[in-house]
Amino acid sequence: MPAYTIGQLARLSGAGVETIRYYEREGLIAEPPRRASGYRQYPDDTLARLRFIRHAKALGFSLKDIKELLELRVAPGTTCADIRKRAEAKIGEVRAKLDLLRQMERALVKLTAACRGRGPAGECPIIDALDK
Amino acid sequence: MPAYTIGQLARLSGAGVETIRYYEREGLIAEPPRRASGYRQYPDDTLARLRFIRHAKALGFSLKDIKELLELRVAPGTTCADIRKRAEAKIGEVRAKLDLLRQMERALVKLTAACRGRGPAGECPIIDALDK
DNA sequence: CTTGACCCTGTAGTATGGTACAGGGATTAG
DNA sequence: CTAATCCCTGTACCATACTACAGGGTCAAG
Repeated sequence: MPAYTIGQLARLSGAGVETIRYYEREGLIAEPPRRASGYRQYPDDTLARLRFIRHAKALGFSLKDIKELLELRVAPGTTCADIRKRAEAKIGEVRAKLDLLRQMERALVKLTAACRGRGPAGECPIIDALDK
Repeated sequence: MPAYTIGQLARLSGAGVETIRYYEREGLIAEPPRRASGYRQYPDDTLARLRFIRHAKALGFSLKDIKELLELRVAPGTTCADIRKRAEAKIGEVRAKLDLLRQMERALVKLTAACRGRGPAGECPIIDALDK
């Protein structure tokens, strides 16, 4: 099980060193053990967590949202019903985003199809498919 | 064809009055015609545009991204190839987001399933399914 | 014809999510 | 053993996307 310095973790995850320390301050990643010198020593699963944060951010989740997602786990101290309730709420959010993205995809595909047809087609802003 | 004041548009779209003026300054919505008094008079399609902006923001697009999306249209003055290229790039972005969201959905569903099973299951952070 | 809700411009302040030093100690390649 | 490169804390600054006035004009109900 490899352990990383903050710099190695930064290179592997694509985040900056300062960003990783920022996430620690914000409670998104646990405070890692330190060497005698004070250097942080990260267990390798921190890498997966950093990648998860990057992905979730790209999907429009705030760091606060992401913290909530990361805290969703089946732990002995929490009631199962509570976790299920929160997970189901998150699934609802995710599915709403999926719906919107699928509408956007359809609109964009329609746009390229109109373009490929090379007809005049006039204006075709993609909002047509997303005005709800 | 109804026309709205900025306040009506704000109530209907869920955006604030100041936000709408901000979007105008940033070029996300066109400068509307004015009454003699200087009041903005919005055509009703501005409502669809504001809703599109809200949706796109929820999906992790920046205002800059959204401006690019809104400028994608089949217009006589632009080359078809150029529009297709930009639309296809946006489709790529959208599909990448769709993939990530589907992975996240699967992980969350798995989490609730483990929960429903009511077994001990130990820790089950959703990052397990998203470490890529 | 006034009073309260609305709108105008302009500027300044806020929250989020970083990013960049400064000043100083630790590590490692040669 | 020393120079380059890393890491530490702490503070300050930055971009994005709003949000909140201030100071003043407009509109519409009673």
